[in-house]
Amino acid sequence: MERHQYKSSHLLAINFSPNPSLHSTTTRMDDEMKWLSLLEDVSDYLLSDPGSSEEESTLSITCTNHVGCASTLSSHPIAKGKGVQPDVRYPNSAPTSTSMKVKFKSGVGKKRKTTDDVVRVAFKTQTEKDVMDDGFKWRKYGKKQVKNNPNPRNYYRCSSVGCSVKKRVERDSEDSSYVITTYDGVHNHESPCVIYYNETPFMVPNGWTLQASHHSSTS
DNA sequence: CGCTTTTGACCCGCGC
DNA sequence: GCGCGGGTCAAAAGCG
Repeated sequence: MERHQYKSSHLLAINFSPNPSLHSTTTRMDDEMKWLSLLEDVSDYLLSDPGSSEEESTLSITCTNHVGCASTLSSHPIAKGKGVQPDVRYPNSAPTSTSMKVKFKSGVGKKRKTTDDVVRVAFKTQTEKDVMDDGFKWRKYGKKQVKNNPNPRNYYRCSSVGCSVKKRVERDSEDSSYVITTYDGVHNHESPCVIYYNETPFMVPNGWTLQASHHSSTS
């Protein structure tokens, strides 16, 4: 099956249940991108399931035993039992008690032509930070005031040579405490952070899973 | 000096 | 055809 080709729109609500002892101000937004990698896998299951034609699906992820935080994926009838594994986590970083919604979209509605393989992932996060550090290096290439939103939209391109992934970042017009981040495409390289931890495995607590953040596409 | 950010201009698809 | 609006370009400025 072709990966990253989402025929329908899925809305997934992810809820973190962080270990209270790890809930600290050292929280990094990086964690949410790690969840995104996980969601890419989950979305495959959604597609492969006959019932995935629904406009919305709900997925609940519970972070239970971080020292860790080897998260368990549960609740979603499609994902359950599929052996989906959590992605790599950062040492000393605990997820905030937060939730985010992730919407997988096909290219429908885009003005510019894109290939069918392009995946667009958008999620809304409650954060005071204007730009979330997701482990990748981005270069800003545009800023635009868009209609129906007093907050400007910022455009970023992945700085890695040969990687054409883009992202848009804007504050929610209805609630400016939320940041809407939209990713277009899939990185064709590792996150610099993942490489870093791969090179220093002694920093990764037992039980953590190192997983590449990109997937090869087969047709 | 090289990389990033800023920002106005330009491009392009879409609706009327 | 034209105007609107979102997305991109690229030169200049900023920064480490």
